[in-house]
Amino acid sequence: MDNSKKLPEAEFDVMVALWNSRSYPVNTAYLMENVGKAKGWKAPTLISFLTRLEDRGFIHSEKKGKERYYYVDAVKNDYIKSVTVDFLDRYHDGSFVKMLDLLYGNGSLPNDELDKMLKWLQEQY
Amino acid sequence: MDNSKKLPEAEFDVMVALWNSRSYPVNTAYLMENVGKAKGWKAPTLISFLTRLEDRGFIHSEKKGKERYYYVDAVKNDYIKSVTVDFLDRYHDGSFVKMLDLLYGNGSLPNDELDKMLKWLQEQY
DNA sequence: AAACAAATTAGACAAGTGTATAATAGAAGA
DNA sequence: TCTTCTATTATACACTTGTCTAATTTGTTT
Repeated sequence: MDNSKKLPEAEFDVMVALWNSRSYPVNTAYLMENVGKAKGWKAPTLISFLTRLEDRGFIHSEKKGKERYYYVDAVKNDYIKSVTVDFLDRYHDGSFVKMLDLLYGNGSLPNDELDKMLKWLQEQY
Repeated sequence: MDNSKKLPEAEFDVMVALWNSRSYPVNTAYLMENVGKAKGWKAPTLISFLTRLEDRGFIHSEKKGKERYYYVDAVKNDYIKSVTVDFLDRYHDGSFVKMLDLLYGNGSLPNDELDKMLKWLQEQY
């Protein structure tokens, strides 16, 4: 499973819908409801993305009658983490603090986020 | 200037080289030295990216004799910031703490980063 | 002014991504 | 079982991105 490559946006959106499902497997109808509709996709468009996700090894599927059911193989947190590490490296020299400072450096971080962060930090020690 | 769209990786690499230059304008030779060479690009490859960056409004250029010189229009921090906000929204519900936790939630944050972050936070109050 | 060299421009092409139409296969009713 | 739906599959196509070869321009040497 080449879980290491970054997914195209549309495929990622499908993965999110899959990850968000509480029960497996899910069928195309479910995914049309939960992501395709909002995106304005026709069914074959969705299915294209699913096929590609299967080729990449992120999911697998199984046909039951005339419908196809999908199972998730990639772990959400693993994927997000890997994408995040890459992002941090590429855009912020791998430094969280640099990112923080660029984004909120001028005291513009909302107080509640600030508090949460402090709390989080204290828990780390 | 549609500074709002995310650049393709290669074009971003060229922008970085441009942003890192201390004096303007810079010519193609300079950029070959500072980014193209390491990437293994032929000169026309680099120039392609420059042309596209100009089309996007990130830079502009001017021909002097047989050479072309480039000027930066997009502001680095603005761009990085915008890309970062988008990233945070898309992958972490816009929450810094969520990102922090996913990345380093199990006490895996290096102590020096931890210190820096704490220091940063204290400065914010 | 011809020829040479250096740099740019024009144009092309493959791979990847977003998206759909037309064809086909399976289920269900008449 | 024949027709009719409905879902899937097979294809296709336009755009974007990465990359280059061939053609052209312009400055420099004879």
